[in-house]
Amino acid sequence: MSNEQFNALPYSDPMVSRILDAGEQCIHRFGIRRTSMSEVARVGKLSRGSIYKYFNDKDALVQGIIQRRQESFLNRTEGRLEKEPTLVDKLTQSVLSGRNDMQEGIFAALAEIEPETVAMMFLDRRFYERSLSFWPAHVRMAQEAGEISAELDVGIATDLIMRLVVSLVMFPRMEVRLKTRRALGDYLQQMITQGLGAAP
Amino acid sequence: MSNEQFNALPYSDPMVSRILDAGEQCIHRFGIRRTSMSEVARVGKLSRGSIYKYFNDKDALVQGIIQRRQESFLNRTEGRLEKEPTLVDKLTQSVLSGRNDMQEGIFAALAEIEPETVAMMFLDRRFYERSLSFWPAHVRMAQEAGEISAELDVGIATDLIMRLVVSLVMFPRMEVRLKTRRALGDYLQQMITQGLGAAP
DNA sequence: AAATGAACATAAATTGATTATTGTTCATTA
DNA sequence: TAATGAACAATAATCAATTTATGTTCATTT
Repeated sequence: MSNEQFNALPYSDPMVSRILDAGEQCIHRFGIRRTSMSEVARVGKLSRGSIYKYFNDKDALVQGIIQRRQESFLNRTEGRLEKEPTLVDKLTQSVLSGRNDMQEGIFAALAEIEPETVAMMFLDRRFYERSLSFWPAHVRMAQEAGEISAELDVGIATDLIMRLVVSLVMFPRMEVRLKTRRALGDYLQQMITQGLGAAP
Repeated sequence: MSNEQFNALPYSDPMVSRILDAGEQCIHRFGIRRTSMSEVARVGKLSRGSIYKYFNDKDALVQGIIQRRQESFLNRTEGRLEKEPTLVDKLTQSVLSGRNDMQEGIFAALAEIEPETVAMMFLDRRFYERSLSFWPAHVRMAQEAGEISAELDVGIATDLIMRLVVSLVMFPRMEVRLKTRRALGDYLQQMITQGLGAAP
């Protein structure tokens, strides 16, 4: 009842972590539909009542698990991006990381058990809204480094980047194979710096 | 049993058209799950046996209906593109047409009744494979007109175009609103001719 | 204070018997 | 000769009865 909606989940609270851990483990093994709150409580060795103290309903718990996975992904990716010198390198690395995360862990498991659920998730705006704040900082860095146009609106640039990254993660192959880091990097280099326009 | 797989459906055959018409009408009204082959036969005023002569199973019929819709879309769009002078104009028009088709007719109806089915369809490679042959010709025209780089591989250019068009149809709003023809056109102008690179 | 677990009404999933649909065949029809 | 419709076994959808899960409350425990 007395329950704030978490904008960012309080992972510091060990109770929250235990619930999310248990929930993720259950979903990983049985899928969302066949996971009950009682099962989550049993696995997490806590009471069903406690879960409802921290998450308003089952859907909030599921969203929380997905949100934590996404934030974990963004943090891990952010870490890896520090090594990457250019925006294009960052994008390349992000696409590879994204593909990797989709092929293992909870998303891969869900895709096997409940593909429609994963499909719906991919088309859910909230899924992308959580990632949108990730790129503007990198866009500005690239602008300051002279890598991309300094005139271009950051929002517009972020938009293209999100579209490309999402598309390249969702569809590793559209018309051409962009499987290797090299092929992906060359592709992104072209599209980010020149689009389909001529070289200078 | 003796049944060739249609690569392109023989729409000239009036029996095929009648089956597809009836099937589309049923799916439009009741969704895929609640449409039976008997109902299609009743609506099309033909026998159930005939349907199975032309379509191996229910899934083949459904695929046929979707395929015809897509081909109809591509043909209508192809017609409209003749008026458009540049590749960017063509893309803009295609995105608008795509959004329009998704908001009315069978796809909109299905999205209401069976959203997971539509979501699954959007993630199905076959759905895009049917559209991939559409763009190379336009890419070459743009190259000959000097609008985009003549050096660039047609497949690579087609890939970006497909990714952008698909993304812009699926997500009318990612980080920025690209609702009006003007906004969409400016966006595509930038991304196609320069990417995020500086103006020359 | 925070977590617990029992109790509760409501909503959803499960079960098993029943009915409808699918996919196939083939003799009949137009 | 192409379309038909009846017949068929095998699947899959449906329905009502039952079981399980959800979401809430609250007195008790730690």
